Amino acid sequence: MSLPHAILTALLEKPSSGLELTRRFDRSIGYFWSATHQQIYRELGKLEGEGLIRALPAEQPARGQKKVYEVLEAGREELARWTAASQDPKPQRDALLLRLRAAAVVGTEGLERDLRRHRELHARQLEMYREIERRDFPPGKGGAEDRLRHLVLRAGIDLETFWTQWLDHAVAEVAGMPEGQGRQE
Amino acid sequence: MSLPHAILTALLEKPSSGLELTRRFDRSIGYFWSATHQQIYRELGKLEGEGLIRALPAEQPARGQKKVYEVLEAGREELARWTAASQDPKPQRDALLLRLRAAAVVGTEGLERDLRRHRELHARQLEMYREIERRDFPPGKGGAEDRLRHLVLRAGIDLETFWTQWLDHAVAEVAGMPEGQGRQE
DNA sequence: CACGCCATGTAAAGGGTTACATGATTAC
DNA sequence: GTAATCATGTAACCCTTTACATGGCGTG
Repeated sequence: MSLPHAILTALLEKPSSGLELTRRFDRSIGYFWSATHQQIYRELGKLEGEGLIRALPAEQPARGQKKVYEVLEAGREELARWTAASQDPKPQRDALLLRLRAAAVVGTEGLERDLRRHRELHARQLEMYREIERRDFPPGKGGAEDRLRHLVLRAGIDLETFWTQWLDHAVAEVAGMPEGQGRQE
Repeated sequence: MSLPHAILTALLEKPSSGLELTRRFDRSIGYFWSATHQQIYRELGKLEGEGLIRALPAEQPARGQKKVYEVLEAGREELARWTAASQDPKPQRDALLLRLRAAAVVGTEGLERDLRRHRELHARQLEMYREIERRDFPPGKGGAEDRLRHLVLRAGIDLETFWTQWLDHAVAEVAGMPEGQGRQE
């Protein structure tokens, strides 16, 4: 139930076309709310139909022509309402933790390689976040908007830091285990 | 694509009926892979059709009668295959981070209350994990299975610790902000 | 003019969520 | 015996994912 609000936020930050939104979802906003271009186009159509956004007037609104959207006042109000509303946290789903739990039953064979790979992926993401922090949030601070965005980025940095460290422990644990944890036939 | 493997893991740990599985998904395994009873019943039917599990013979397998499932050898092999297979991490989705990003555009009014609420929910979950740790993983350690399960629990503890701390920062940040961050009409 | 890319879309399949339905067992 | 609870299941809807389709634009 949050994709439309992610799009409204992105469009308020800067009016964009569907493909431009898709690219931005591959970067900043997508780091905590990913979406494919099919989702985005469908949702743009819905939002326009509901009168929350509108397409800026273009010369020839034909297929294959760029369409740039902006947020209408009703859209801004809906986003403010949603932001302030009470929401329960979604139950977590983490396949890697599930795999470790499964490995406790069927054995850890073949698992270490993928744990190391995940560790590197998280380390790379962490480095990317740190670069963004250096670039966009230098010590001399900005306004309230920047402080909030920096807070969100800090969450990303701390989470990736946690995962790289935890995966280090996991690799060490799994590497030190005897083969044949799984039941032998 | 992981619900069947979550169920296989749970059934290997202990053969169970659909409702017993549902209860256990509300506790241990559900902490990182939640599922409702509808999902579980549907998936049990599929797994039985694929020959990965079987219902233990009962007196009268009628509607409303308890049906206990156990994992067959093919099921154990499938779980071992899945556990060892390389898998990409799923892109994250976090509505709370998205809301903070939205608040940077439309203002933080009404947000602090829910931030505090989330902080308490995470603090409570953290306390529950710590209790489980005291109960199930006392300092004198167990075997390899227990070390893996403890590792998974540590991930939960560290993640909840992170969230409570981060939400403390977030509340402090938001509480110190002037009203009317959103555009004034 | 052919090829690759930009940009917008359609279709189908699958998984998750919510609401509802139904038989069996237990407690009063 | 009837109400609550246990236990299993159906159905509809929504969201996400994946694959494919279509038209326009720029370049050699």
